[in-house]
Amino acid sequence: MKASIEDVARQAGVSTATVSRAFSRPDMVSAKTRAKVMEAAQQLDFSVSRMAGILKSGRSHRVALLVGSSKLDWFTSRIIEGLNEVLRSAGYDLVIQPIGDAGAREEFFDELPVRGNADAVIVSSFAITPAEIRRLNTTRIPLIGINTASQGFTASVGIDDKAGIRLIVRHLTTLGHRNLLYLYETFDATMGFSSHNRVTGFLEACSELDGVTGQTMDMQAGDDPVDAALTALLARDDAPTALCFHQDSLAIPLFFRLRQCGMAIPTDLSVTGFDNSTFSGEVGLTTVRQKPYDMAVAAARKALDLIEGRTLDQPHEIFPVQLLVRDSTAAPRVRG
Amino acid sequence: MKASIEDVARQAGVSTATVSRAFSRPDMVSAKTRAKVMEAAQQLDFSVSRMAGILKSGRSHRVALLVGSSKLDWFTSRIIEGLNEVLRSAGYDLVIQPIGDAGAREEFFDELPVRGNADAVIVSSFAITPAEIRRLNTTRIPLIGINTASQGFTASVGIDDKAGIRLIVRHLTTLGHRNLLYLYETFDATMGFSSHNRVTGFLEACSELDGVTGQTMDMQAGDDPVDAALTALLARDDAPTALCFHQDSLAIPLFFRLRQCGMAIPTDLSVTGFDNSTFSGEVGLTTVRQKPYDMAVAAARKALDLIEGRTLDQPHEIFPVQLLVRDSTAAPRVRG
DNA sequence: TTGAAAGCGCTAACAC
DNA sequence: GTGTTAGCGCTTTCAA
Repeated sequence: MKASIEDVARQAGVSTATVSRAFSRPDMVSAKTRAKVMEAAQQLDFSVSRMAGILKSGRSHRVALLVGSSKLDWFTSRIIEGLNEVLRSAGYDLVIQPIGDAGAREEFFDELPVRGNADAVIVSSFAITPAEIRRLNTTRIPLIGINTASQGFTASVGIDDKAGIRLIVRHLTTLGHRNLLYLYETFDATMGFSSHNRVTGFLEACSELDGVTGQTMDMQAGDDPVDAALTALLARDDAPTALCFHQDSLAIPLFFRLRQCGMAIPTDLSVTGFDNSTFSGEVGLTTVRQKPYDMAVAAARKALDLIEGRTLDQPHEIFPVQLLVRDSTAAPRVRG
Repeated sequence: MKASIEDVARQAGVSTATVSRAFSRPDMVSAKTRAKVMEAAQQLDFSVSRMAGILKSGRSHRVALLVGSSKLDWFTSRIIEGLNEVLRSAGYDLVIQPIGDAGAREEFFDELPVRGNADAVIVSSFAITPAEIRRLNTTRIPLIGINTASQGFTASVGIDDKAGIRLIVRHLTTLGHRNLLYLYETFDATMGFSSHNRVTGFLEACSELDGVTGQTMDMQAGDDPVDAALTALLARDDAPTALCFHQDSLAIPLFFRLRQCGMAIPTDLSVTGFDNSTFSGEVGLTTVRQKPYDMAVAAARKALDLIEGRTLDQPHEIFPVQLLVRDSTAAPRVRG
């Protein structure tokens, strides 16, 4: 049986309050008493239980992270790293709640297991409806968004997707490309599509430029991006000379398999990604860098501030993106 | 202010005990009463706080996952997915505790924040000393290992690293390779090296075969694996004809950059990995598949059984591995 | 089937 | 600087 604070108090010949203080505010206890307490604690193999304090303080010391899928992709893994880093050292648990399908989603918002059971809710990369936000807000719990397009968050961090994709478009058109194709995976309709701004941003950036044609093509989740790309490329007479992928992970397989199809990057085709995720540097993929880890650290800090009742001087923060030009983009081949 | 169980009791005209039962054991309350309670709860926007019950039950409903690094790699991400899936639906929180460096490690084992604050501890992929295990065992908390070489766990799941790497060695030697090089990243010495069996297994498998030379080379974490591989390849006169990487992620960059160096896979060089992680299929890397998600699911189930006092019929479980032959291996070129 | 009341292990206000 | 004591919000005997 685990020793309780009373056992330690008895053993050390002090009161439970003193034991409690010896642990939580050491400087409020004389050095001598503290030593006695610590020794008794050691002997009894005692350590304070977080649960009791939590009950007392009315705080759960938990922060819920809502993610759109139970698969932890590159982005989500970085988010978890950043959040965990900050929250753990502040004594909070990070609890990952995948809201996979419409069912899980409804259940979550219905039961709202959050009420009194989490001190803050962080939503990463999925769109959430106004009704859901309102529901969440009834709990008076800080709601922080990470790369979410929606409104209504207490605080948020994110990148400017439109600005990011515009960098890509301008880079390509500066190289001489006039016919660009944007490829993205469609999502479960009920999940929302938080980075949809990237798609519309692409079209806007293209239309800003004279003589530039930008088209978009969606593929089903799970579709092979290489096959999708080839289909798009070979279907039309005015084939695009550059392919812009919604994220790096979609573009990378192209580097292996395009050669089989008699095409070389960037000679025959320029390719771009978005994220700067794993292996992007190694393959030489031109992309836009975003730093989810940094965003998560900022999000966690905001969450802590909000939980502790401090007001934020900058609740909504936009993180910079940077164009990373590498070997996958070049001037288009002159038409034969 | 959040409504308490008393508010609901008052509103519904019943006792707090009845409200509690209406939620935790609905069948112990008459349908009529239950309906009244639920309606009151709805009106007051009440839901039970897990914290109070937790305090009462003496269980924290938390499971700690100890990982060796704060970076979530492919393996660890899959582990988290599997654990979270099972634990969450059983009402447990998964708490990720990176034990990054020696300092964090010592602090952890010294303070053992686990005591009374987690119902089980799961250790993933890092070696843990007998002394640390003993320390952990003083807490009487189930200790579950995932791919840990150490002894002393209450339960464990893992693969047979030696059998896995032997598959690779036999595949290559069957193709005709006689000179193999094994490349791995060295780890912080204090971190242990849980998959060290892979290295020794490689050497053993080679020595079992006549005329086969197996060498190993370690690289510093952070070193470019391509540069390391080239160095090894160009340094010796009897250059190896096959490179075996400790994990896929180390091998993949080779596929992009080796061509620059005038070498083709598998014509000039056979390459193998281990894991079957992201992009391994796309690049055509011959590898050994392991399924961390499945192992995590099993580990979580064992943890729950142990927490709930059930005995395991198979505490230590070895998961199968499978050789995946793809395009990165072929017969060695005949020496010119 | 329901209610009264005793805790779970600690913290913090208050008294000394 | 230290002790006393009343809760935190539930669950769970025990009685009715």
